[in-house]
Amino acid sequence: MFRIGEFAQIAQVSGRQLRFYDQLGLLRPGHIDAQTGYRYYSIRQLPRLNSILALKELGLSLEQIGPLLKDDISAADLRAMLTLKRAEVERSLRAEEARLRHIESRIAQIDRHGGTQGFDVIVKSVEPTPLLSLYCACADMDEVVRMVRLVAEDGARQIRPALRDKLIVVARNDLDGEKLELEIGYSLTRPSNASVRLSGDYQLRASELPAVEAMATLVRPGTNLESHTAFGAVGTWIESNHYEIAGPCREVFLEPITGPPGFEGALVEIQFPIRPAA
Amino acid sequence: MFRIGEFAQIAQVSGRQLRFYDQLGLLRPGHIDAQTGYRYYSIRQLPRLNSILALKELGLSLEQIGPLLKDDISAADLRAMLTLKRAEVERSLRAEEARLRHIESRIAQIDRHGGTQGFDVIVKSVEPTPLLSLYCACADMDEVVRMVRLVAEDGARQIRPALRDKLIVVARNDLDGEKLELEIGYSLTRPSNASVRLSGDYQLRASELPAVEAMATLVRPGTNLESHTAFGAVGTWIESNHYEIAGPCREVFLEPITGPPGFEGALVEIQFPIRPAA
DNA sequence: TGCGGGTTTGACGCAACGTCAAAGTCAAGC
DNA sequence: GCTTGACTTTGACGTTGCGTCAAACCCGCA
Repeated sequence: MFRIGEFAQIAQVSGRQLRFYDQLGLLRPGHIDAQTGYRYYSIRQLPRLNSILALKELGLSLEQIGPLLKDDISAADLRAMLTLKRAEVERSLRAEEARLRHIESRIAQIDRHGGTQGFDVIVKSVEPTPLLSLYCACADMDEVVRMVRLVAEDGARQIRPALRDKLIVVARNDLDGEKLELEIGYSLTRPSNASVRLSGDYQLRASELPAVEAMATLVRPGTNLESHTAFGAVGTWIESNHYEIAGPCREVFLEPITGPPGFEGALVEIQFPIRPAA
Repeated sequence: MFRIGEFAQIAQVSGRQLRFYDQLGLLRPGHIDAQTGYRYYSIRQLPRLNSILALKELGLSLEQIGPLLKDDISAADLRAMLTLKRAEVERSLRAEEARLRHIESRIAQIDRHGGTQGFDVIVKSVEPTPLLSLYCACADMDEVVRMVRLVAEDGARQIRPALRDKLIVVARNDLDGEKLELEIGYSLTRPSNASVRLSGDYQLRASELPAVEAMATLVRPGTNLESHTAFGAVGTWIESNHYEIAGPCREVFLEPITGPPGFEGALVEIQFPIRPAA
């Protein structure tokens, strides 16, 4: 029989660990001195301790290990546990790989761009959203700006504040098309069939933006100058993290557009639906 | 300004999380009502929150993220942090891969062998050990058993109990040689130059077993019958976990050999020095 | 009979929140 | 104006597997 320190040294664990396992009932000392409370371990208990350590190395929790130590029918149980664990480890393995890619792309971005631009891409999901919108094909950016402003202002006037939510622009074409095909409108706080007539014979119609499970999103200040850079940032992020674009891009105006044209204060969230690249 | 719940919903985090970040000083609400203590967040704070979340996804701790959020010179700092993190993630990635292999080999072992044999291989390190030993080449297992018993009994008689530690057998040849070249002796609790004369003109000489950083070890009951199985278990474990054997194998008798020949009560630890396979 | 090193119980700490509980607040409907 | 239900506040405890410390006790050796 060894005292706790000797046994700990033999098994290369800490005394605290042995006391903890005793407390959990995983490994009771072979004998405890009734007078002093000293724990005494027999070398015969080493295999059991080794079983615990081996299972722990496989990633099982102490709570899971307990039942497996019984001599009973634990073979099938153990197999089941391990199969579960395998799936879990595979998942976390992939997560770690993704993290590594994220880190590397971030480092590369710093090296390329000199410093961090404050472009923080994060992945989120979005719910289906009722929408009052206008479809239009614009020839150039000036026209886009005019149309957005028209929808923004007339919509703000004509849709009740309680119903109206945020201004959203959806890019309906691939980004490299000749014309810019856009859907411009307001998201609503609840479904509605109202339609809104704007000045200049345009009209907002009700529809619904579908839910998206994974969106790469980026919040940028709304000055048009940085628009390109921001889009580029999301693009390279998506690429270097092994995703691909899975649907039309959205721009969500997080604040109502209030200032004069060219106003710098706007805050826009760019959203790209993504999925893991094939 | 949004109340905590709305802001949480927008950013897809929990209210608890926002409160926690407030408490840490990572993200203070834009305004706190002095009367009620209600936190109010501006949409302008979303980019900062996104920065936090993005860095958190890279695996940084909240404590590490704090200083990086200052607008100062954090570009180089961030790069340094990320480089550190990358190394760490690479390490943990390899660890996870190893764990996955361990699990799979364990499952395979169960499937092959019907059930768990209680063979739990664990990796440990050993210190350099002073040794009083005898080198001998044996023709067959019978001779091995005789020699081991001779050393065990004469050693037990002639080496002071305070100095004598455990009986150890080191396999000096590759396991497939014709003769079995062994070193048989007692480990000592402290270095000594004593030499011990045994019956039959044999003699134990002082030497030292070198330290080994990584040993694959397995404790088995000392019956010779299971010896083969145990060795096989360690072998396949080493192989399927992408290690290779890096030195002579040792057998450590954890208990003094007391019983008659063939005594079943002994407890032996098999030790194989290992290194990651090239 | 010291004394130095081991041992006991008990408690707190960690990381990043989740999950209550009790009490106070807000906004909407009547 | 009042009620009600949804929301928010602070505070506390739980999670996992021990590390670390403190105060008191114990062992074996000289």
